[in-house]
Amino acid sequence: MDYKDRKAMPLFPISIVSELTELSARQIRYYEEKKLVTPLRSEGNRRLFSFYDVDRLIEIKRLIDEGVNLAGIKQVLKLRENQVQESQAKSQSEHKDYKKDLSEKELHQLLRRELLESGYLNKTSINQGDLSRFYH
DNA sequence: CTTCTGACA
DNA sequence: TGTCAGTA
Repeated sequence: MDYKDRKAMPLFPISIVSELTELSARQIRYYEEKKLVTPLRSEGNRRLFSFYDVDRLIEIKRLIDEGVNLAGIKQVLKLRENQVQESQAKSQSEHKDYKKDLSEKELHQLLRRELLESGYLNKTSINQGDLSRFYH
């Protein structure tokens, strides 16, 4: 029948997504190539983006504007997914506190650790802006 | 007419 | 990244 998640339903072509995200089609295709987003394809091989994809791209757009490079964005996106998983697991099992939710402090610590692991603080420095807000 | 991939600057 | 080519 209909899709598992309405937000994962393949709906819009790249032109619409481009307007919604204020990203050029070129950029969107490039980010897909870098696996930051994975839109489905129509029978004619046309990309079909879901609300979920659009949200991700808007998030990417925001980070790009802040001067974060792709390596850094991948880290942030990875965290965002962890948050989604956390909230899903949370609503599914309202049991004990096995799947505890992350506090803001824990979230920042996790992000800082991931960023450091990816070696983002090397000489190249993935960000030109303020990622400092993430590791208060 | 819109999108796609590959390629060049 | 923008843009152009040649398709589907």
